[in-house]
Amino acid sequence: MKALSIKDIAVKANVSITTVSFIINGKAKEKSISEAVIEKVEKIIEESGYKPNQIARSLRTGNSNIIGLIVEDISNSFFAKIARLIEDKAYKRGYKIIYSSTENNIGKAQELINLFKTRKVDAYIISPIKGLEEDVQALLNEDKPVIFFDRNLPELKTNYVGADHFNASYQSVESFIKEGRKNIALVTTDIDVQQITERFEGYKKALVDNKFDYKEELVVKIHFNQDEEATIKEIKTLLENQTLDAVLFATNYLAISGLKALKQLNKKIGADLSVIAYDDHEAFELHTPGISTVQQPLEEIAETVIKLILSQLSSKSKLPEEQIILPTKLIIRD
Amino acid sequence: MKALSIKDIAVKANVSITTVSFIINGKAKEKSISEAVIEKVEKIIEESGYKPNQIARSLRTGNSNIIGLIVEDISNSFFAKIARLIEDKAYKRGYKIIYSSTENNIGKAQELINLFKTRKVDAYIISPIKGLEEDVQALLNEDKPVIFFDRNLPELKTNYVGADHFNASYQSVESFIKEGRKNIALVTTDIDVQQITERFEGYKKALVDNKFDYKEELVVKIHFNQDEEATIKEIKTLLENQTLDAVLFATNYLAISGLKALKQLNKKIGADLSVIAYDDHEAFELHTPGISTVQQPLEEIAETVIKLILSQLSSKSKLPEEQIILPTKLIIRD
DNA sequence: TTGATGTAGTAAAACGATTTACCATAACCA
DNA sequence: TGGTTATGGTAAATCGTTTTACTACATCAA
Repeated sequence: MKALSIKDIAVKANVSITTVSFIINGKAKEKSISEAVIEKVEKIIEESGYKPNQIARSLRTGNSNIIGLIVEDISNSFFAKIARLIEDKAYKRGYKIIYSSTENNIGKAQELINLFKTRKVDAYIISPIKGLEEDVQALLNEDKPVIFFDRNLPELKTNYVGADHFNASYQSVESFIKEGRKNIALVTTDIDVQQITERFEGYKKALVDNKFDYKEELVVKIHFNQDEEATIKEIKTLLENQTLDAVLFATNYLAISGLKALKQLNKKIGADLSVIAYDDHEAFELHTPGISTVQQPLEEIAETVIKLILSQLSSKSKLPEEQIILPTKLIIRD
Repeated sequence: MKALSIKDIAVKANVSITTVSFIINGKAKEKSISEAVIEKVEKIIEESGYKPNQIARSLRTGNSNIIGLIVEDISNSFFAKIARLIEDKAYKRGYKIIYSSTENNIGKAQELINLFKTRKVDAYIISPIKGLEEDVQALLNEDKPVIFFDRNLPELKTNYVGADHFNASYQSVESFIKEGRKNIALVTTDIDVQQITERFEGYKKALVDNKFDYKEELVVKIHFNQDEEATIKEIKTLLENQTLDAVLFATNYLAISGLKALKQLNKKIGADLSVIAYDDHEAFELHTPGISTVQQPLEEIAETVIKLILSQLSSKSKLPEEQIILPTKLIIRD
């Protein structure tokens, strides 16, 4: 039971392959195919359940109607949700998404780009990591649409959509200060990506602007790929040794580890300790007390990414690079 | 800057396309190409960074080295984690995964299968829904490897890997009974899939075996696609009107809604109320008190799925259908 | 009558690989 | 000597589309 080909349809309809192709691609009118033939062919296609072979189509046209999405870790709820939203929106416009996780590993990221390249994806949506500059530049040189989200590689001239990470942590710190907190800690990671540094800068700037000292011992940088045990341990050390009364977590998984650490120490959030997490997570809403979070506008990010990609795909001419920074929202819970 | 083709390499090396192809595919020895030529060609390939066009390759060979993964919702942590594991394992064996969500919508699921078909994926991993029988049968008729996971469509002769849902809820109920609970409720969904019915049957059987009455008013079936608000409301009604002292939730997202309902009602889990959730979630571990859960063996499921798929892909001959049921683990927290 | 224009459609090249069938030449044996 | 086998390689068909360039006929205006 081999699949039907366009040739089978042509034979059945007693017309040429060309004619069938024109009809399939909606060019029948413009190529002046008669109404009678169009109907006949369409009927045969309908009845036989013929579907064009996309591989052959891709080979000939050079594009695949597939958009490649490269994220850090698809099982992280932030990326999973964005991926789902992007998938939905792309799907409605006739594009498929194929996605993959880099695990913050440059080698894997490079391999993925190569893989997507050999699959001729039409465009790339990437949450990039340092070290990927050359590979991305190569894509740009081939005039492939590339769009970064969540993180940016500022030295590259490309589109970027992300949240205002700087202001997000700036506001978080100010919110702590308004509450009367004096010793505000930051738990962040050591991956060297723009979004993380911006969160760090916002933290520092807010402290300084409010005449607080920036104290190095209140900042913990967790090594990215270490296992959760170790992370919890480090956070416990921070929590035990300091007189701190507020903690800002720079990612949702760090906040989750932090909450576990608090639980193990039997420390409660409340009168003498405030917490804000970055990126929402079901666990934060359910926690008692509720955990305040910085929420990124997932829906808008996804929508903007897709819009930019599609406008680039449709207009052959190169569009100006846009850096779109969307505001975050601080959700205070208790 | 167009990408290089095999022809470019052939010209550069001053040999035929055939020769280059043999070398790329490791058939040089067997086709008696001299060592000198092999080295020369390999060097040129290396230096030029040539990568074969997978689309052309797929068109010719009829397979794509891509496995299609169809799940209910990729942003659900259960599926996201499984997807990530499967992706990893497949990747190591030279296969790519492309995945997509059905949203429990038959139309969308059918479209996805069609889409994957026209993309010539080599195999399908599906968490199926009722109504997909015909489409899957069509795949089987074309001798495409298909493997179900999490859920099954028992009338189809295909491979299935899943957890022992019946025993999982049976044990959960027994655990409640041992605790001394008398009125055990079940919150489940109205989607008609085997895994959900099994969980329901296990619940009933455990009650009956322990000489409890099965009471219909203690079971709530939540409509699948309704928004969370409505779900929470229904669960609140259950919690308020009944004398119940234990609740088993049949999925993780129902449990999360349930916890939110409890929070809104200001009811605490403890002396007069026990809860068990299906499928783990970070929120359950962090919750105070910790929420007991039924854990599915994600790693084993992923590994088994990939193993079955690969053995089917490598042996041309049809393998016997296997139904692999893996045990779950009840994690008691407090 | 002629040249232009429109209508209806087709043949064949091209996309970039794999694979089958084949061609030389040399070597070897009986 | 002639037949077989091994060595080293290539030409061309093929996969299923899209697209360009063409044919053949009819109609119409000048």
